[in-house]
Amino acid sequence: MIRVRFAPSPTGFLHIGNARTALFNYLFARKNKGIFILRIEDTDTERSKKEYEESIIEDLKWLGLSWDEGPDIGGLFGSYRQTERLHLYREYAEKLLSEGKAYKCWCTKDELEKRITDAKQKVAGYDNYCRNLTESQISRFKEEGRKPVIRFKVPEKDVVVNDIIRGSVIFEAGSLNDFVIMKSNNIPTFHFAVVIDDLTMKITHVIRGEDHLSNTPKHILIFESLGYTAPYFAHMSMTLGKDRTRLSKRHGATSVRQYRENGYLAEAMFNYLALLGWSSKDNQEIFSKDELIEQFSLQGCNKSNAIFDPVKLLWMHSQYMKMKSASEIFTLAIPFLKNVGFSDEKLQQNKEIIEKVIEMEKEKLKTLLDVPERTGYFITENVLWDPEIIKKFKSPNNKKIFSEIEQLLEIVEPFEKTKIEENIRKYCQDRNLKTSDVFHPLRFALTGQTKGAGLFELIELLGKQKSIKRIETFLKEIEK
RNA sequence: GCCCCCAUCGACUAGCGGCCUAGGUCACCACUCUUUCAAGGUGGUAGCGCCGGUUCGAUUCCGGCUGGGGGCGCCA
Repeated sequence: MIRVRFAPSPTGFLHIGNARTALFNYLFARKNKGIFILRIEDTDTERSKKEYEESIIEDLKWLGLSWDEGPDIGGLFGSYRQTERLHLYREYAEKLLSEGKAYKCWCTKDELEKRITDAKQKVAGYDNYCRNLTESQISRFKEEGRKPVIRFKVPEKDVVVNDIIRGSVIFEAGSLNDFVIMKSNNIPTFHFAVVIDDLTMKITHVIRGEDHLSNTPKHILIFESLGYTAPYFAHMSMTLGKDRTRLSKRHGATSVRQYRENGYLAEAMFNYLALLGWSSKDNQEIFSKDELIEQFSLQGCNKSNAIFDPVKLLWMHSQYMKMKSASEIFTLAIPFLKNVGFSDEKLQQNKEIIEKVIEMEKEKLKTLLDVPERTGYFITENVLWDPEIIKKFKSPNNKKIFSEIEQLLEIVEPFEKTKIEENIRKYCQDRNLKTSDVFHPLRFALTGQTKGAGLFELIELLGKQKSIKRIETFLKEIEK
C-alpha cells in the first residue's frame, strides 16, 4: 500500500508552492489507490501557531484535497502533530545515543561561530568537536549548567539518493558534518522528526520540493542508522516568481487564501497547479480532478523549475467560470456581493434578476470578484455616474435625446429587447443619428458603466420603470 | 567557500537519434465578428544557451563552459 504525506509547518498561510506539493502527493495517492496523510510539523515552537494549522487545513479542503489520516481526523499512526509525538523522537534519540551513533554536543553559539571561522574548513558548519570529549570535559560542561544538543555522528561514506524524478544523485563522503537531531530544549530538529515520522507512519514515497534534495542524505543516513531502508524519494521542481526567484510577496498573491479571497474557483487553481511541472502527453490543458488523478504520474514531472504565471491562471479560471451555471456563480458570489454592501435580503429578493445578468455576462466574468462589478448596477438603488464621464454627455442635444428616448420607452409594448431595439433604431434613423451616438450615452445613463451587457437586453431586464427613472435622474444630473 | 539540481518561444510545456521546415497552451500582434467591454473565429511573430566530442545523422547521448535554482541552522 502506497502511503504519502504532506507535512506543512504552521508558520503562515498555505503557500502556493506548498499547495502544489500537497496536490502532487494527493494525485499520486489517489492515482495509486494509496493513503494520503496530513502531518503538522510544528517543532518550531517560536513560529508555529494553531491558527495557521487551522487555516492550512481550511485552504487544503477548499482546494479540493482530502486526506485519509491527519490531525483533524486521526488515524492509526497518530498523532499527526509533531509536538504530540515528542516522546517518540526522544526514544529514538536515546537509542542512537546508546549505540554510539549520536552524541551530546555542549558547544555554545559563540564557540561554534568562532571555531567555524577559525578552521576555514571545506565544509561550512560544525567541526564535530564534541565527538571525542573526555569525561572531565563533560562534567565541567555539566557543572557550568550547559544544556547539550544531540548530534548525529555522520558516517564516512557516499550516499546515493535514488530519486524517482531525478535519477540517482550521489553525495560524496565528507560533504556532510555532524548535524543536530535534538535541540537543547529536547525538541527534535526537522531532519530528525521527518525521518522518525516517515518511518513510524510507514511512508513509502516522499514527494517534496527540490529544496530538500540536498538534505536527503541526512535523512537516508538516519534511516540506515536505525536499521531501516529509506522510502522512495521524488523531488519536484520549485515554483518561482516572474523574475525566477523564489515566489514571495513581491510577486503579488502567494497564498491560496489570497486567491480564494480574490474570487478564484478552487477547481481552476487545482488544474493550474497540477500543470506546473507536470504535463500529459497530449496537449490537454483543462482537466477535471478525476482526469488528473487518472493521468498523473511522477514520470510526467518536469525536472526544471516552473514560473507561476498569474496571467495563465486567470485565463484558465475564466474557462472554469464559463462552465459554471448562472445559479452556481450566484451562490459562489454571494460573499463578494455582500462585501460591496448588498444585504442577504436584497440578494435573495433579486436572485432571479442577478442570475439573468450573470447568464448574460458570463462570458466576461473572469473571477467571482467581477460579479458585483458587473451585476451590482442592476439592483442598486442609486446609480453612481462618474463626473468625468458625465461631462462628455452634457450637450443640449443629448438632453433632447434622453428625454425623447424616455418617452419612447414609456410606450414600447411589449417591453422586451427586440421591440426596444426596433424602436430605438427607428428613432435613430428618423433623427438621422448615428446609433453609437445614442447607444453609448444611453448605456452610461442607465448603468453608470461604459461597458456591459447588450444594451437592449439590459433595458429589458432593468424593466420599464427603473429604466425611465434612471434616465430622469440622469437628466437632472446633467442639468447641474 | 563547498555540495547538489536544472537548461526547448516572454511563460507553461511536447519531444525520449532520423517522423522537426521543432508541436500545443497562455501572453503578444494582425484581421474578423460587434451598439460598449469582453468572449469567439482566423492568421501571425517568437525557442532548442555556448563550445567541443560520439554518430552516416543531433533539440535528443557524453564532457566542459555559462546561466538559473537549491542546500550547507539548536528554521522547516
